[in-house]
Amino acid sequence: MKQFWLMKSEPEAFSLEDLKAQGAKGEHWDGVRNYQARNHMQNMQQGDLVIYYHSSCKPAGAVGVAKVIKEAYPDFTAFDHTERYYDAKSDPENPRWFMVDINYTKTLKNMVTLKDIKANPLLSDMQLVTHARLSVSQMNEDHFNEILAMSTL
DNA sequence: GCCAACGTTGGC
DNA sequence: GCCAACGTTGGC
Repeated sequence: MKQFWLMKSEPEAFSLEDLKAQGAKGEHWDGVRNYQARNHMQNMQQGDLVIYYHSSCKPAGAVGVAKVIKEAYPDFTAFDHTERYYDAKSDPENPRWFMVDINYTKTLKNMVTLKDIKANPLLSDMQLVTHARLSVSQMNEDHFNEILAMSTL
């Protein structure tokens, strides 16, 4: 069964345009160091759709759609002490952190801001709203379709 | 840049 | 296993 997700990125670090520039090969989503977010990535399946969300910018909001093209595998940046997200507790024999690959699918016609999302009662139970700090969150198909509908208003 | 929310760590 | 201290996220 297809699942739907929302992934946050700071556009100054890696924007939807940056993902688009990667083309079909997409990008690996390294650096997630939160267990709940990791668990979501481990539950992702190839072909799942992702709302791409720009955070820590004005305004923050959903800007596009991406697709899961490779299921969870160890986040090798955790093993490299020169990396920002190095974690001495993640052992290559028993990795603690995982990542998936996603690629660009589309840009929303209009950004759907966090304000818009919070103002829509149909989206009030989205994990983005109930669990604001989580960088990888779940949503259902109705949430996904509602955001796409809002983006063309 | 501030600060509220909240996840993680470590001492006990 | 509790909880205080600390660090991080992310909206504004």
